[in-house]
Amino acid sequence: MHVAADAEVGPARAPLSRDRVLRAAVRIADDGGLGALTMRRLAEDLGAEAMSLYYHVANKDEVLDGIADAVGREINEVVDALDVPSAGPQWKQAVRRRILAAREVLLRHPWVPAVFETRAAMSPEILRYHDRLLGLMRDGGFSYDLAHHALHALGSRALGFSQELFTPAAGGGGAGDGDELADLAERLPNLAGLLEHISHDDPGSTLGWCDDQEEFEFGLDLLLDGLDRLRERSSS
Amino acid sequence: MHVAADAEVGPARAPLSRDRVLRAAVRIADDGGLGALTMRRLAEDLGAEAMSLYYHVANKDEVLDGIADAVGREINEVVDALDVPSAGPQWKQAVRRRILAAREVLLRHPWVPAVFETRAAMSPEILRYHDRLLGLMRDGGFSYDLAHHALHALGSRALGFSQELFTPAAGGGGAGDGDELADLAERLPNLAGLLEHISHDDPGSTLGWCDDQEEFEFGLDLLLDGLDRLRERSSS
DNA sequence: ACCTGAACACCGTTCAAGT
DNA sequence: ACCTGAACACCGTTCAAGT
Repeated sequence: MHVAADAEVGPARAPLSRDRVLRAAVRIADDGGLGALTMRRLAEDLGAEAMSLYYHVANKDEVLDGIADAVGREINEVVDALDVPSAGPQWKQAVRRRILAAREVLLRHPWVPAVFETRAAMSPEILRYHDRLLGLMRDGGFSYDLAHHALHALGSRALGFSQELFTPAAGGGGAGDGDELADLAERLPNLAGLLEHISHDDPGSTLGWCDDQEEFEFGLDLLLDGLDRLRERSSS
Repeated sequence: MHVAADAEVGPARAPLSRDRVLRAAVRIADDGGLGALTMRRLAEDLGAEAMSLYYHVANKDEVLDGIADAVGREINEVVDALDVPSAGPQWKQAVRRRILAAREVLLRHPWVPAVFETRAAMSPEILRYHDRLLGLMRDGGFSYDLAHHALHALGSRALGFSQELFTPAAGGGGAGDGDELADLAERLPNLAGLLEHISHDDPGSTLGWCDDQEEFEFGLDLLLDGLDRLRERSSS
């Protein structure tokens, strides 16, 4: 069928390198999720044996650190090109735009939150990202204390994501009808009321149930507005 | 040395059950973290073979679902005993107390956030927790729309945790002195300034760097205060 | 310097077999 | 009904050996 020539002619294969390994790792995670990222699969994609990887990276942990940093670099490239005025009251728009731009990068790499949650603190690129964010707040007149609190309050939202912990659609059980729905309304009266209200209000939204982007921005603005109020109060 | 009698006399061993399996799983995670929780280790702790577990649970995924639900039950037992007035403006204190009580349970099970982030939405107990939280907001006069937004805005904070994504102490490199510190101050001027300010202000805090409980409450109150303002505005 | 084969110590899980 | 032994298909990783 196909001519399997690649393995036998030409310059055999581009030599491995730490950079090529990490680039392949990002691609695998993008395509198949974090579960697809194994040392053996990684080597296969590079046309090498799993053991060859260990010449370029110490272990899998270093691969995960590496791809976290790689996405951090991608984020910084995007947000550093933004150049929004940040003096005084403009800090809020500057921070908002920066965070939403970072979020757009994350949406291309849905596996990133899981990796960031365990090792983002170690990444030089993520540290750089937070440093610049802190700079915008300082431009806006934040004291170090308030800026420090602000970073903690934002948490992962500063990087553009929030765990979608609450997805009620999954809780109903799916298949259950009739009796089961009545039982649910009794056990979870408030959630049932919410569900009824939402599906009545906007039947089309039942599928996704919640507009994630809208909810993300609601929570972000709630925090930014609250921080802005504290900033004004402290600088008066 | 020791008399190894347990295996040979008495009622041999308590029979396995789904409940005993889950209880042992929680204990293992509490003691050794989520990484220590393997089917083989779980069986060993119960004095059985790994394969015996599959008679009581379908697979490891069900074990993880089960321990998430078990902690959810533990949380509900604590918060249901609270009984704080929640009518009108009192909703905020009621929600606040409830969330901080949930947090106390989580502090006893540090592995829980990692499990919740992947499967809390499926847990009947966690659903029940959110239903009651939603009920408090309804008592306070929240519309379903605002309450819905509020749950998303709180995210995992509703359950008492926030990812500690930003731990600058890890980023410095630890060992580096002199030149490396100067280099860091140049690359991360704002974080360096923050670090200097904090360690000057309160030298004792350098060890833990941030008071997690204090930061958690700051972020929580920022959200609750903002939500309360929206509630007042909408109900006027 | 760069890559590999064979091997080790782990996983979760299946399945036929025991009591 | 409840439990188990042997075995399978995976992991990450080491180490001596190849070019």
